[in-house]
Amino acid sequence: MNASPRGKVTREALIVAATGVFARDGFHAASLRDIALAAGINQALIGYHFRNKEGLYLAVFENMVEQIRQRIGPIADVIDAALKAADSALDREARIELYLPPLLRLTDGLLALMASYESDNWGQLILREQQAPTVAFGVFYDGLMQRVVSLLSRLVQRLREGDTESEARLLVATILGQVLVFRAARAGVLQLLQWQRIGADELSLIRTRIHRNIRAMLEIGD
Amino acid sequence: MNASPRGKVTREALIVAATGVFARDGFHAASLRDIALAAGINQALIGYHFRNKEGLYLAVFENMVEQIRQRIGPIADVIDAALKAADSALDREARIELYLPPLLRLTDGLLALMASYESDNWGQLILREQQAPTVAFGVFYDGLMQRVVSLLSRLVQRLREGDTESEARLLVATILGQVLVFRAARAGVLQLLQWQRIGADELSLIRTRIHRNIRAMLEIGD
DNA sequence: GTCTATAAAGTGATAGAC
DNA sequence: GTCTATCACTTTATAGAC
Repeated sequence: MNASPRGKVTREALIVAATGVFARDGFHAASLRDIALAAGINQALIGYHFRNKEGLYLAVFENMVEQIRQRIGPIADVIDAALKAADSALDREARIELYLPPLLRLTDGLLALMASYESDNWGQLILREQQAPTVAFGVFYDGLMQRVVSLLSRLVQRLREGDTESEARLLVATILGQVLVFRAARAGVLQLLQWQRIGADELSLIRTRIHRNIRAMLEIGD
Repeated sequence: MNASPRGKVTREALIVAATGVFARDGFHAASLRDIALAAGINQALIGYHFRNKEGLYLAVFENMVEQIRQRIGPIADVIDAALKAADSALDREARIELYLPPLLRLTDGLLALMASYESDNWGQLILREQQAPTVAFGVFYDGLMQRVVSLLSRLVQRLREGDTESEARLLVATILGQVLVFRAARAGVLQLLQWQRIGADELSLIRTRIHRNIRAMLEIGD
């Protein structure tokens, strides 16, 4: 790490630029020349600060995970609290009232994250890693996704008492799929729905649809 | 059809090898040397048969679309027939009996396609194009996906009379998401469910879950 | 910490012999 | 149709001056 502010500025500029270029081109096609140029930083400094291309790539993921954590952290903390205040004596209606809203809030957060134009880069980076995991996938999954799916699974289990943990987790996978599709198959979805982009209006339609789907999948009436 | 079978063999060997290498490395990172080596074909012949790297890439997509069409074609034809035998006078129960089985058959087919280890390469190629569409995306969407989503949308509309076409299409998107997640987020799903692979047993569990979800989303009881 | 300059290896494409 | 050989260019990484 570099304590001096000069090096820190350089590091951060490189990470920001690299996030965009790696997302756009993928690890291999991305060029360190491009990244250095986009950052306005001399190319040789990449070697100095990150050792090599892979070191820079990992730094991009660590930075991304940290930023996403800051976004969904508050929601996750609320859910943790709700889960800790657990009470198996609750009747079905009370459980729904307690656990469903935070579950929907979490999926809303993920959806907003996936659909937002702002986080385009992150989505691209993560999806590439899902397809062909490198060491960077561990940075993402262990540092972030593990907690999200754990929270979702526990919420689903509370909402569906009969389910085993693996049943609940399978249901979580399909719930996540409904959110994921708007990022992973974005080009196809836009074509299918005849949308130009996923803006606020479109996001609202999607959110409503997903809420209904989740309620239906959890066998909860309106 | 080719008078000289020699060139045809070369073409096909190159397409098979290129499918694997493009899927593994992506368009940019894939090397024509690698492809030629994997095919056991001289590198210069790529230029002769496909003009350049992009020509080979497009040939890979055309070949892929053709093969997938052959797989889902029969199911699609059955659905077309069912839709043509349309009758608005049918009551709800009869519509469910007529339209739900083919819908589930189609999603089952897509799921099997997405989960199969065999079609690993296709999934990778398509997902990459979804994220950063090139002209190859059109080959895939227009040649294949358009028909699938059209069939699904029409089935959903018949099963949910009140829906507008865009409502039905949005529902189709979320249905496809539940299938897609097992390919697009495969690494994460395996981790989440503590599976080593998606084999026949796992596929069966997924299929059951998705059937239940779809029935719930369509507001159809068991 | 930052720069210039360059080494070493890889890339896609193609000319020309057979 | 297929091959060898090679060109023109780009890539990452790094040595060495400041």
